[in-house]
Amino acid sequence: MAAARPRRHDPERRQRIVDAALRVVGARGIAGLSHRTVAAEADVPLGSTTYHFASLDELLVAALRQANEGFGRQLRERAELADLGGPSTDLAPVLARLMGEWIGGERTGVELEYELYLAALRRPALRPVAAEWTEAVTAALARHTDLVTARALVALMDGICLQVLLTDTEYDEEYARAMLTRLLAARPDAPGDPTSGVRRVSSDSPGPSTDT
Amino acid sequence: MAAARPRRHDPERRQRIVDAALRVVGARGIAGLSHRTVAAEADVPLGSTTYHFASLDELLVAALRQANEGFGRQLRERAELADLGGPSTDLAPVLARLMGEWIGGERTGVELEYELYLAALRRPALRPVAAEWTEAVTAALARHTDLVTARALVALMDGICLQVLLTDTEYDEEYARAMLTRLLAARPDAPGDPTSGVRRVSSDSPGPSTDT
Amino acid sequence: MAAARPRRHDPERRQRIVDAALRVVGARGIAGLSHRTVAAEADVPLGSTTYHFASLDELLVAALRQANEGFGRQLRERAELADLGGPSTDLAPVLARLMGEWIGGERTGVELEYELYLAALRRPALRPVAAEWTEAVTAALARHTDLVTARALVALMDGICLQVLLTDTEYDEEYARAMLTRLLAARPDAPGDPTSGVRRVSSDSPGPSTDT
Amino acid sequence: MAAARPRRHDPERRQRIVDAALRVVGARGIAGLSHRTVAAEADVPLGSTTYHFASLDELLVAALRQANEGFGRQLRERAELADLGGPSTDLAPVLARLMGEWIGGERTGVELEYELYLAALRRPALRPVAAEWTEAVTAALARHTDLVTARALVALMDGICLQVLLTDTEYDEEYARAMLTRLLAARPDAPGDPTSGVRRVSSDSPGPSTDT
DNA sequence: AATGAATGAGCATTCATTCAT
DNA sequence: TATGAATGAATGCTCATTCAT
Repeated sequence: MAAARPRRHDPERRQRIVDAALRVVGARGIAGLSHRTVAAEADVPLGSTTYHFASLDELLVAALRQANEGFGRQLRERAELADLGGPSTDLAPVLARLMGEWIGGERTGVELEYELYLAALRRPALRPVAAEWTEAVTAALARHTDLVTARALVALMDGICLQVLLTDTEYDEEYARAMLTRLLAARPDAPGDPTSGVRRVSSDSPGPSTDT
Repeated sequence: MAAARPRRHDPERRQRIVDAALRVVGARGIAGLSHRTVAAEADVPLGSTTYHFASLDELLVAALRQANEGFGRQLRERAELADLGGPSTDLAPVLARLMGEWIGGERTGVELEYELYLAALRRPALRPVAAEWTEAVTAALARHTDLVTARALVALMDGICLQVLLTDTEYDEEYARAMLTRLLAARPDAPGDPTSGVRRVSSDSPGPSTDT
Repeated sequence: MAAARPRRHDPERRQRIVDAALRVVGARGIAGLSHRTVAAEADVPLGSTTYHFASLDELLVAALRQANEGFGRQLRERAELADLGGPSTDLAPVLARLMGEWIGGERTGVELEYELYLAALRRPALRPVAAEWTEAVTAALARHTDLVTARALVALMDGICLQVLLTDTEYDEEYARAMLTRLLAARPDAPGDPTSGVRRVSSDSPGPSTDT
Repeated sequence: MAAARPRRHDPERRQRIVDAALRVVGARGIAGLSHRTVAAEADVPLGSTTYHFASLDELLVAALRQANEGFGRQLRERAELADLGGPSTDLAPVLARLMGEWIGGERTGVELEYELYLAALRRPALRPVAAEWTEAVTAALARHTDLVTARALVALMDGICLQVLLTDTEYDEEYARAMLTRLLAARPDAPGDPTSGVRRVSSDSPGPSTDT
């Protein structure tokens, strides 16, 4: 039993620790992440975790960065695969579907990614990574619409997912699609755009004029 | 049960503990909340906290419920004060301004409310309270538009706030106003609406039912 | 073995911990003092030490205070026993002898008391206790001479002891007696004082004000 | 042995480590000194510190030796500069002033030198160095008085400094001068000296021999 | 000769919980 | 009913040391 751990040179040690950390957070939440739990999960000595990651924040940063690959990569791939040649509004159903698949998947994975992401609220160390993720996703979407709209799409998607996750309600893909569509359809440069006043409106002028 | 008859000798004891809990979470995060820290902050005996709140989750529920009064009440009051008689699109600048004031306020208070809200992700006990809050805000907004749109407005606002808080970026009121406007302007009953597929709903059901 | 520790109510617990702390410091130095070592030495659960003394500093304060009784009480008793009716210079041999006995005793005890005392250099929490000790000893000596001289006697004794302890040299009682005598004999108000020139020697100001 | 041939590729490496050790002890005390902290402070690899100084004691010896240069050199220079041709009592104000300047300087530096010096209490390895320092200072002072008196002057100065440092009281230069004066004025060769029993010694032996 | 990697022991401290009033 | 005392487990983290280059 004790004899089974003579491995000194283990170049993948660091990676295994990050993987273990993700499993631990997935199963028990960030609150359940400790040097000890991750060491046990990774089957490495306790000292090994503190050696590779001087603080838990450091480990969380690595974990979040790795988790970002999940949804982010999916989204980018999907958005690209869609190969949208037509009007950008076509993006909405793709995104709504993607959200549905993601949220409908294993609850554990979804919670894990969101929990890591939201942890940036209280841990400044995670904010750059959270920003990276947002930027990456936004940039991916911006290929099919403008940057401002892309950012709003991401915000809306975040908000919709949170509503589902925080209030124990069902994800409604049709509703999501419709709302994403509104953000896309009403772009200033969209033909027949009802919110073309956006640019005109500054500080205190009346709300963006909508045509009737 | 223990919590069911809290005000016996010191009727304010329970309330003082909740207040202290909010201060503790505000200052040190949920991770910093313990029977001990809250007892010290409330200046009550340690045993008193375990007596009134058998578990920390119970205390968190009470705290979240109380915190909800903050932004929620502000939003409802503001929305009502606006006394919008005209087109519902006028709602956007009001909300954008309100968000700006809220987010521009004390970071501590903002973090506190969001942290409690987001904690529902991992604590099922908090979800009903989180749902209450969402429902209340949505209902308030629904007085000026339809329920589906209201729900999306809340989602978008959540998403925008999170982007600001998680990525350490500045809040852009103009951007927020414009995006909220898009959601409002493109309602199904707005003429020329490209998303006319979504009908106005008035039901109270969690997920807005949509037809195709 | 494990069954041998069912004692919940132990009113002397606190005192036993302090005693154990003194033994630990005596044997292994302050550097060897930890909640664990003291718990083991006192044969109490680890949590018991942190419960009674929230920090190690707190424990050190209690230990130093208790250690002060040692030499301090001896000195006061001895000084009183001497029942000096004659000129205060008689104090010198008494003190020199006392130092000799103290320093010639168990090295462990001597080191312990000095180490705790000197620890005040870096631990502000100990300074009030160190000051208490100095004041007490000074006051005891002041009964046989003036306050200023008493303070100097203490300082000289400290310095002589340190020389012995830090440089591994023998204590020379005769030398100590002679030097203490000089401090006593040369008091401004001592008859035939050869240092009545104190004032004369100093460049500008009169000697330190001494109470009489 | 490892330390015996330190300057091979990086001849300043060893010196840099000692300098860093002094900074570390100054800032965090001896308790804060470790191979890691000093390596970080010196900006050298961890292994380098263990290579050049096999044990922390070894490093402390080097640090103490270097620190000794501080006050010791100052004192010697000052005492020499004074170029006292007159009666030795003139030494007192010079020493009192020097103490005042030293103690009134940066607390960090003062604490550092004293802490290293006092550490000899528990670390036999440091005692020879502490003895060296005492001998050097004593010898310097002995040029202006006899050896026995010089030793007592050093002891009194140590005691006075410690009182100030350990009890958070103000240094009283006038008081120090007066007490040093007493030690000097009452020398055996001073006329009417009540302590004529102590002969002047010139030997180099550790303890001043006295007859009765 | 010199150093990065690695590890098990130990640290102060916090904690939920239990128990005896 | 309410609460101080008590405790064993767990936490993040630092460390001297060992080992394999």
